[in-house]
Amino acid sequence: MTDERMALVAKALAHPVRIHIVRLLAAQSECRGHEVFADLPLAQSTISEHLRVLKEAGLVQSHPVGTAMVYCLVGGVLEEFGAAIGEIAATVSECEPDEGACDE
Amino acid sequence: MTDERMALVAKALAHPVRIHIVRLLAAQSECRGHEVFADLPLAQSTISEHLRVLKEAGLVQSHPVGTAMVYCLVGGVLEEFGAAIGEIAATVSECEPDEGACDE
DNA sequence: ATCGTTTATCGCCGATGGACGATGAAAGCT
DNA sequence: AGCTTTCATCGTCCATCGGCGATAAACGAT
Repeated sequence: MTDERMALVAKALAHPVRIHIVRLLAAQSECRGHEVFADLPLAQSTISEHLRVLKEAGLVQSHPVGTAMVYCLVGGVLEEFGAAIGEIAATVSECEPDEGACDE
Repeated sequence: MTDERMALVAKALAHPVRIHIVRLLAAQSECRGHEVFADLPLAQSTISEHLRVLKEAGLVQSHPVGTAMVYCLVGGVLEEFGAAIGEIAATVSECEPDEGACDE
């Protein structure tokens, strides 16, 4: 996963409300839009915007059902991102103590 | 891990240059500042700012060695974040096909 | 046809982000 | 003392974000 792609996904997740939405979508297969709207004390337009950001990052997809929309996570993207993070974390070589403890 | 904390870490990672820096720091235990500066075609002040963002998010720590600085990743933070992402991903229940394929 | 429901988009605003150059501070070297 | 190296901070500029209300678009129901 390229730096740019990782940064894009991270940017999409860089807001508590969007993390909340992602958790919500992960937790339930039923993902009607108005449930998302009802779950947060924000204007409908604001949440719609957050959903748009998540869709543009490829994390969320949606399709209309009648007058409503069904949102759900795109399979694999979150896994890939988490795995990419884990990969980096796995290569960490801690600061060598002989160079001084890495305190702030 | 709270939504807020996850969003903070994600925000710190929401820039290709910072992803690059994190990879760099993960790859080598030697993490003198000027190596970071030399590795990127950006002004020194710009990179210093990126490092500050990473430090404020708790991803990076640093300590002075003589006139230089040594930067390194804070152990565990990246793992925790990756694990939190993986946790969410693990709970994903795909859109039920009976409700229509989740195409864009 | 008209209305209500649901969602997306627009325009606006204040706040934040990201880049730069310039300046400042700390430490080592001569 | 004076110079160099290394890094942080400041001020400025422009772009983007995040919030809102208002409005539009799509659709089902009456």
